[in-house]
Amino acid sequence: MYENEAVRTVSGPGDHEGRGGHDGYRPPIAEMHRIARDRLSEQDQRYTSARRTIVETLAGIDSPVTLPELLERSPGLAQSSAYRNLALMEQAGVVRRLVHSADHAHYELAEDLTEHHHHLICLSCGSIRDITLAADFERSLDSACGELTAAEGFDLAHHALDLYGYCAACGR
Amino acid sequence: MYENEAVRTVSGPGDHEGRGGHDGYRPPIAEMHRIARDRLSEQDQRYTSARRTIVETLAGIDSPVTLPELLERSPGLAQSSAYRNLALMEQAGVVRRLVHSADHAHYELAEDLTEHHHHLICLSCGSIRDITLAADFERSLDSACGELTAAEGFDLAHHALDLYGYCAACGR
DNA sequence: ATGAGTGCAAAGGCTTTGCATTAGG
DNA sequence: CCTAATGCAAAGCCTTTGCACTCAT
Repeated sequence: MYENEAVRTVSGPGDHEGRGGHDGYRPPIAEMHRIARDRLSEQDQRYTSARRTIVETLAGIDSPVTLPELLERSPGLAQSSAYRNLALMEQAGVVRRLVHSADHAHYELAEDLTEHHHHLICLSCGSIRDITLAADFERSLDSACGELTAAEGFDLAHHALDLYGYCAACGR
Repeated sequence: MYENEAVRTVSGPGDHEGRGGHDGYRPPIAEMHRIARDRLSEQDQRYTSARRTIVETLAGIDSPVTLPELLERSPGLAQSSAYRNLALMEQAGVVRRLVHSADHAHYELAEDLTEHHHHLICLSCGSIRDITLAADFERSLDSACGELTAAEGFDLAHHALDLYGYCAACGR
């Protein structure tokens, strides 16, 4: 259907944008497309061009984006298709939707297409940036959460650590 | 700013409701009202009966509530007044609003009227419950966040740790 | 050909706002 | 009395949905 496997092996550990944020590795884009296609096909969904466009756009940015931002960067993508496909891909485990305020939600690729991370959320402009914890601290966080929830009869799926404050651009 | 140090001993470990959740202490309700009034008056806002009702209701529950739930438990409170006063009290630092899904937001008393805590969020029914981390772990979490954000030029205000999974009622 | 996917426009649903009325100082 | 607060209803805004068209299989 589309054979870009061979093509973009280029984008290694370095960032697409260089705007900082991720310290870790992202799989090459071709790998992301492959995973996305697989997850969708598990749910008997096709990997259409609109869906590929969305994955492409999300992969090209290292921060979660709002729908208007997504549309801006995805020429030819209709709003309703974006919403529909984002919902569908969220259910398929390709996309994650973040809701932190009453206005626009933010969308990013699912963690296992990128890497487990947390978020810096600016109280002034609402922008969100990814951040990664030291692996050992992440481990102890994880086990602390596990113990705590087990004791409460809560079946823990995952955690999210959000850091609120003022981004460099907003000063303080 | 306000000297509740001495008071705090009153409402022992026992809860107002007994519905579990909080392990820590909550100031007595009168103290909460006093703090709420002070914070509002700092912003030249009155502590009206609608506002007192809201604080009263939030103090009587140990989990964040949605607006419909708040209205149910607050006889005579109009929807628009609730929204208006919640927004106003949020700005005054009396109330915190939690947005975790596209439907209803959740509201709770600000942390310094209760206690620093985190949230168990059910992926099935959307309910939210409070949970408290061990003090020493909380401290190391705090310092880890501080170091990380400082390095990023981010001015950290506070953190939120959300644990997603399935609550006891929803089984799994 | 046949069903999924798309795009436009309209509808939904939570939240906010306008405006007349009421309460508080 | 005069300003702030309230309540009802209408408007806003993000998101979802209906429906006809297109595209891929």
